[in-house]
Amino acid sequence: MTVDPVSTVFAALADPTRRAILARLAAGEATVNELAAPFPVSVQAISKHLNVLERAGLIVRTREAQWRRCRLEPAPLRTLAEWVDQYRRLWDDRYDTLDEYLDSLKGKDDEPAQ
Amino acid sequence: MTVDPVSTVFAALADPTRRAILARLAAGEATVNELAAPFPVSVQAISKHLNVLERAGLIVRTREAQWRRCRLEPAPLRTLAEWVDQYRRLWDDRYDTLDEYLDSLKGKDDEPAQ
DNA sequence: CGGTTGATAAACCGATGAGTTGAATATACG
DNA sequence: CGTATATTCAACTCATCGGTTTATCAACCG
Repeated sequence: MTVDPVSTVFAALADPTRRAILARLAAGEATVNELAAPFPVSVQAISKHLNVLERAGLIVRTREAQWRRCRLEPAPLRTLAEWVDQYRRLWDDRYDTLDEYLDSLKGKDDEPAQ
Repeated sequence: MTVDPVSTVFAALADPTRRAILARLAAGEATVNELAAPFPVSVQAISKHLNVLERAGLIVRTREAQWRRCRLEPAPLRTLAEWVDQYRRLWDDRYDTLDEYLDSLKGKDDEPAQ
């Protein structure tokens, strides 16, 4: 029942196997078998990971004969970068004026949950 | 058994209540009761969330009489920003040369998991 | 001292997550 | 057609998660 997109993306990235899959896809498209090869788990497990990544919008899959080619979709990562940037002032002295702080928060707030 | 720090931080951020807590702490320190007030769940549940955030290194807690003051610790968020930045070239035309691409990947790779 | 307040611990519950094995589906190939 | 290959579906297991309730610990206050 966790439907909010930000949570879905964070959850998808909370698994090292899935992050490694993304790292692989950053170098170019690949099929399920190709993606599964480096890992010590079954192809089915990788298929499930791909479902998670797809539901998070982080990849798209296209049919091609009996293969499913996977491509990385960077949009959610950009959204994430913006989310993290809300907090940039807290460690980065580039944000040292109130104006910049307020700009950085514009419309990027989290609701009080649920 | 998920011990790698990146996974721990992503998992901690995958919950909207915890992100809202961080958003609140970005505005300044707070006690557990103060943090719990806006939420429709028990103080104990919030206490658990704070444990998760603390284990992820996203907050630190200090004793102060019978209160536990919580403070946001932005270091893991900076790490996260760097992680996401690996992929910036994929959506951001600022990265349009091979040199910049290679720079952006320097030493930030994910291992093939486990 | 006893009571109140702030916070955590412990035990439990239902749901979800990551993995397995085994079967099914779909497409190409001889 | 029949078989091999690529992928997914289904059912199951085990662990973890987010929440609850009840109980405990710690510090202040009258």
